[in-house]
Amino acid sequence: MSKRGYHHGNLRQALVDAALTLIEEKGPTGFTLSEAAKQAGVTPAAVYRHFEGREDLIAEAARQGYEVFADLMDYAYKKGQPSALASFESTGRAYLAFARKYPGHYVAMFESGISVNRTPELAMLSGRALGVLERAAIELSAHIPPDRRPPAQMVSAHIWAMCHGVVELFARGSPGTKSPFPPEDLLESGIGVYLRGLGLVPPDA
Amino acid sequence: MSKRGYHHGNLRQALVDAALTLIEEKGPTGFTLSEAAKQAGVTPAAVYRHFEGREDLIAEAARQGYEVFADLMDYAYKKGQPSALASFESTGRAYLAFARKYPGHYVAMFESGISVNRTPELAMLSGRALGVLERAAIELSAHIPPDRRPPAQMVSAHIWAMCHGVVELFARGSPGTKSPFPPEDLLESGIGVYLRGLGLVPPDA
DNA sequence: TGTACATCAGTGAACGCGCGTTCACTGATGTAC
DNA sequence: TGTACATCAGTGAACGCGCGTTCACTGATGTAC
Repeated sequence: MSKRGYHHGNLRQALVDAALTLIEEKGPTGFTLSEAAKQAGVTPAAVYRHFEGREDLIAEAARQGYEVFADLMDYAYKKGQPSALASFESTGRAYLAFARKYPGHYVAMFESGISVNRTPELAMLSGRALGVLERAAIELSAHIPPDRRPPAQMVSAHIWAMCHGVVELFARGSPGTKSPFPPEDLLESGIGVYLRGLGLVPPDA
Repeated sequence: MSKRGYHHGNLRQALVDAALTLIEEKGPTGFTLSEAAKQAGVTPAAVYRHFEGREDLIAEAARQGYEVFADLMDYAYKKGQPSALASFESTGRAYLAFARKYPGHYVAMFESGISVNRTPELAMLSGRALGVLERAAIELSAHIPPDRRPPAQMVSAHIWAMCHGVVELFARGSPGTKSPFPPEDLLESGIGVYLRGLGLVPPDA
């Protein structure tokens, strides 16, 4: 798979990788097809051998992200089983870990304006990933005293929001919004307090 | 303050308003100076009578946002006094209310890449707004049993993250991330569970 | 193994476009007398 | 009140730039015989 010569060898993936780096650096709208091509050592026109255009390239980057994301969430969930609580905490951690490890993918997925309904595959993958979180929330709900049990969808929305908020505000080089705490600790403790509020963790644990 | 004639009358503010609308619609990087000028009924060159350039215009939009934001947070805090709990909940609600009512400002402030350290005034206003949240968290901490008391800064970070997450994921027309719950309810209940976890709200309230 | 040929992945030039910014200018407004 | 003039907020043309996209092309690769 040499990179020299007239034919690239694996240009398609090289373009996706370049796009991911650029999206991570400059944001989704700052990303340009021409620059991605340049970074892959190729003329902008060459991109059209592999993608329909700019949007299509971003969508592929997002798709790969959803794929990894769904797998990670699945794995985290299973690792926590059979304990509903462990599964739930584990998926929350996996969310942050994904955002930290694949920031380009994360941005392509959640900030690029690419609709999840662009293709059936995208919709499926996204549904799978978030479905894991929701399933974990449902199982968790079964352990909550009914009188203080919010809808499971709400619980998963709360956790999703907290994860996303921590990522956006504290896990990225956001200007001027540094926190004295590592994002992992922030999320861990935030979810911990939340779960205690649901009556799922002993008050002094 | 007629809009007709050679002289605009209040072009500076008209440009800021146009910028806010465009930023809200197209995101911070999709926003163009030329379009803002056009929307204000004026040549792009006219912008330079009032601003140093594109960045400067965005920064002014953000500045006005921080001003309103800081005032709203202040007001919400005071409204809750002397109860620490009421103040805390009130500022959380004010955060979301601001994001909902001034989406253009919100984006200019938190997603435009404008650094809060761009000018001393920006830094001051931003510090003031977030300082309110932190002060509320500190007062709240005093009512938490010491053995389960996280640092006050952490509490305010948690709430900020949850607010921001709810705004980004559920309060905007994000594609495909609709929730069956109104964002206000989501935030209210999320903060409620969280506060219960801190031991600040009776378990069955 | 060697040659002819089809396929395919790239080139490079060109397009029209909208961008941010500059410049010399001019028309409208406000002020002094 | 009327006139002369300074100030100032706008114009409009021009700039260089990088963008996404198209097109006819060509060089490299793989296959058939």
